[in-house]
Amino acid sequence: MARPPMTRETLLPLLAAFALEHGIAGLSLRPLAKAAGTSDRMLLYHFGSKDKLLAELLEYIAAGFEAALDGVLPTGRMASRAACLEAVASATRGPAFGPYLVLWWQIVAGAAQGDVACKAAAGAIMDRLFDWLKELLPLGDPAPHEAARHILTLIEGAQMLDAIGRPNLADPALEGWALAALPPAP
Amino acid sequence: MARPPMTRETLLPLLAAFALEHGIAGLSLRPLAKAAGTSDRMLLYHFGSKDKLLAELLEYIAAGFEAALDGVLPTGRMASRAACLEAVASATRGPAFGPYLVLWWQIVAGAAQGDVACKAAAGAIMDRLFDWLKELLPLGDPAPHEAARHILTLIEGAQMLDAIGRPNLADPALEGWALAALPPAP
DNA sequence: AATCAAGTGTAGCGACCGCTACATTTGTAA
DNA sequence: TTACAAATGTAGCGGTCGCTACACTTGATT
Repeated sequence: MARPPMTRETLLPLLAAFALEHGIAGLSLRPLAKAAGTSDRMLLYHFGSKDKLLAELLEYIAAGFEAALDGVLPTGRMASRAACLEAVASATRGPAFGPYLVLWWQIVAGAAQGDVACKAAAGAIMDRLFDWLKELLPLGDPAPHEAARHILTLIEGAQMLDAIGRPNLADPALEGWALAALPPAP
Repeated sequence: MARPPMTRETLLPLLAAFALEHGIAGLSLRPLAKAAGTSDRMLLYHFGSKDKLLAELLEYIAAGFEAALDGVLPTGRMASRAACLEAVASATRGPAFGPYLVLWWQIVAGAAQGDVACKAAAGAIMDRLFDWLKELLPLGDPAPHEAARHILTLIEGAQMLDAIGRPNLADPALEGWALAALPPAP
């Protein structure tokens, strides 16, 4: 079995898989390297330092997160704001998304602590989801920007309440009636 | 300077102060002990193990969090759902609450990873905030339970978007119009 | 006064951490 | 074939980690 070339690019998917399974909070080089079929020595050789590795890994994971959203979100316009909320909520709260969410809250925690790489990754993901929401809203929506913000806020609040084991505190808000009122025109 | 008696109870406030400043993610015993004017040796003596210490500390911090909410939230009934949302949002998003929030997202991350102590602490805090919301809603509210869930979800979503540096993605949802619609009677 | 348990300081164990020095292999260019 | 730079393995450095063995003090009880 000839070993394939080892570069940052071929390494990153393996590292991301490990991070997805074990989180990035207490990540250490030796187990990470073993999971990628190499050594801590080589990880540092290719990435320079643990910090730089973590920054690249986070960027890669953010892209993967966005791709996962891509795969799970519907396409085309929804019939109403409520349908849009329902579609995105059921997609991002489904079990297929679970592995990403443990990592997601670690990234949020890092961002809250001021870590710039975490802030960038989380911001990029939210920006992407926000754009998506706007494209899912009905074409005739009088205030898609505001509606998308509203839906995004609800979904993320619900995600957090899911994460701490209180989904029952969030569910009703995602049942559609919450979106009956139109926001004022911008 | 005679040293005061050292017990779990006298230690916990000092430990909580340190945790509030430095987070609980990478918390290690020696710096924590030094901040409390003692040694790692004594922390383990009083709490048994780092895990047990962390569990007790988390419980204490959750109580402190609830007390902080107590001090910052208004009392009495609000005039409307919108006023209730506005009051709680401005209270919990204000600068006085900042130090708690870094810790909060670390607790959420721990809960998402399955840590039972984090889940218990986060759940208790959210339950408390939920009860508070119900008591702030106007007496005549036709569905206080559902309205409180809705407000709670919005506020927590906004908190997260604040934490990752995207408050602009959340703000409009908290401006009042979102609550114009009444939920159906339960 | 003798005894004994609770409390505390000192010192260090073994494990793991990020990282590096050094030697060696490997692939390519002259 | 030689020369040289990139890639990789081995070994280990200095440091921190949670935790513990051991000795000692202290204060209350008998």
